[in-house]
Amino acid sequence: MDKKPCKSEDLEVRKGPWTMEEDLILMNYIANHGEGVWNTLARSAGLKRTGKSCRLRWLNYLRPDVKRGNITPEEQLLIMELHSKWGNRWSKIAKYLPGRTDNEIKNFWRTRIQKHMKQPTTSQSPSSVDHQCSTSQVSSCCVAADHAVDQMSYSSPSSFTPGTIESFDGPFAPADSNEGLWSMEDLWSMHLLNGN
DNA sequence: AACGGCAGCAACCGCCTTTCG
DNA sequence: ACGAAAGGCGGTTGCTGCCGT
Repeated sequence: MDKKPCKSEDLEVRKGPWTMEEDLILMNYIANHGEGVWNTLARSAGLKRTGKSCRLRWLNYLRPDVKRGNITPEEQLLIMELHSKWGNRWSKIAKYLPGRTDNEIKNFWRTRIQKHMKQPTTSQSPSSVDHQCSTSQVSSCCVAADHAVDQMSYSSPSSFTPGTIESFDGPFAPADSNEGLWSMEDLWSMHLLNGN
């Protein structure tokens, strides 16, 4: 790897929200060179970001296969089922939801499901809801989801078909649509125009 | 129309694990 | 076998937009 000493200006590290320009630089660099050592990548690309920050941005937002918004009821059910099995192993859970990131699932769990669990309709204490409540809430659906999960454990995650699970009319409304954002398609087309 | 509170999301932080010299 | 560096992961925080008053 590149072991050049850092110049003083390289020590300056940007934090906070990513700009469109930074996104384009990162996408362009990865498109040309692939994902390498993230710290080296960040330096080589000329980004004043840490390798971790670049990796996170790429995995959670810039990757072309990232699906955004609209977590479907099937996905919600699967998340609940997998969480009841594994707890907060978000990255593990994310492997069974193609296009979803651990961060997105984690946020979804905290904002939608955990919030719902805290409502007084459940007699269980908040401290114990994490695993037990989720299991009991979806227990009627768990068998179907269980089969889906078990099947996926032996085949590729992408082989999962939502139809495996019965229709779900639980209390969780679908997430908001992602309209109004400058989409990844826009970014990618800009990237293609710029870089290739 | 203005203000305050709330919800959702993006990003950072710190710890743990893995890899490499 | 050991130490350092990098990667991976889960937890937490801060910002932004939306909704109700």
